[in-house]
Amino acid sequence: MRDAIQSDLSTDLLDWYDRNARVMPWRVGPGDRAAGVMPDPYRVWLSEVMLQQTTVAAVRDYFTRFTTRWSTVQALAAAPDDQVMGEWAGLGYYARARNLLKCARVVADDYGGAFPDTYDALLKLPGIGPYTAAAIAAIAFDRPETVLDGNVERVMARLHDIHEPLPGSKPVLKNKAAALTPNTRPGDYAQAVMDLGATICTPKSPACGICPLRDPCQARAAGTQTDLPRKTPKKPKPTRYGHVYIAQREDGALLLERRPDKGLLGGMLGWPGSDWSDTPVNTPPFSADWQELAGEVRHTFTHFHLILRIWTAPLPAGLHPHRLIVLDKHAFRPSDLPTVMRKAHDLWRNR
DNA sequence: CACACGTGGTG
DNA sequence: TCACCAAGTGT
Repeated sequence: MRDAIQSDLSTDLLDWYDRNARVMPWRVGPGDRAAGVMPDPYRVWLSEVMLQQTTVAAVRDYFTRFTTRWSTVQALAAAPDDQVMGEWAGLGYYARARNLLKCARVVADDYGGAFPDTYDALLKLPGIGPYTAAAIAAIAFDRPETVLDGNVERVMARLHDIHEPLPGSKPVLKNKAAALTPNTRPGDYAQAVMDLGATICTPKSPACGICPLRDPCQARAAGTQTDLPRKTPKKPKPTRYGHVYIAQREDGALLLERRPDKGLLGGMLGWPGSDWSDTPVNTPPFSADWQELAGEVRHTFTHFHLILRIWTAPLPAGLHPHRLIVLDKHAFRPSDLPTVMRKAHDLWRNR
C-alpha cells in the first residue's frame, strides 16, 4: 500500500491533468470519466489516427466533419473510397486514410463493429502501430498500456536527462515511460503525459516554472532541457520539378486523375502531370495548344521540395483521355484535392 | 534499420 | 526564408 502522503510522479501528473485537461471533441474529460463515462472507441481510434504526426489544431475540424458524416465505424466502412479520400484531403499522409477504410471494414466485417480491446489485437489492424494500439487500449478501454509518442519521448528524455539520440534511445525511453504508467486511471494518465508534453514540456521553450514534474526533472537540474531529446541529423531535401496540366471544357468540366494507391498522394484526386524529377518530361494528356501560366507552384513534402509549372488548354467536347476523369463542374470540389494540387488549381483559377 | 510518406505553424 | 516540429506506420 502506498503512503497516502507520499505522491509519486504519475499521481502528480494525474492531479495536474485533473486541473488542466484540455477540452477536445473526441475526449471524455477526467470528471466525466470518474463518473463512469467511457469514450466511444470509434472516436478514439479516428482521433488517434488523425493525430499521427499531426497537430490538434489541424485535426479538430476534420474530426468533426468525419464524425458528422459517418457517426459509426459501420457507416464509415460502408462509405465509398473517393468520399473518404476527399474528406481527408488536406490533412496529409494519405496512407492513413486508405488504412482507415481498410481498418473500418475489418472491424465492421470481422468484429461486428466493436473494436478489439487489447493491445495485441489492435496492433494487427491496418494503420494501427505500437503507439496507436497503446493509446486506444489505454484511452478507450482503460488498460495500463504505455503510450510512447513524440511528447512522451521528450518528457522522458528530460525527466531522466537522457542524452542518447533518437531513434536509438527509444527502447530506453519506453522503459522509463512504462515504469511510470499507473494501474489506476491509465487512460487519463496517457492523455496527461501527452498533454504535458504538448503544453508545458514543449520542444523549444518549456515552461519548467509551472511544470508538475519540475522537482524530479533531471534535465532541469542539469540545465539541459532545451537540448533534449537529441535526434540524429536529417538529410537535406532535394528540389524536384514537374508539370501539371489543367484542361477545362466549355461547360466547365475539368480533366483529373485518380492517383494510384501506392506512393505519394496515393489514392487522391489530382491533375494529370509529368514525373517529378530534375528534368521532368513535358507530356500533356492530349494534343492541343497548351499555354504555360505565369508563376509556379512551390510545395514542400516530407523529403523534397517541389516546383511545378502549370499548363492549360481547352478540353474538346467529347474527348475523354484513357484512365483520366472528366469531372462535371458541379461535381468538382477543390477541397477534395491534396494541398499541392489545390495550389495548382488556385494558380490556374486566378490566371 | 532507414526511408517514404503531407501539411501548417513556429522561431 | 527556412529548418524544425506534431498524439507514427508500413515496407
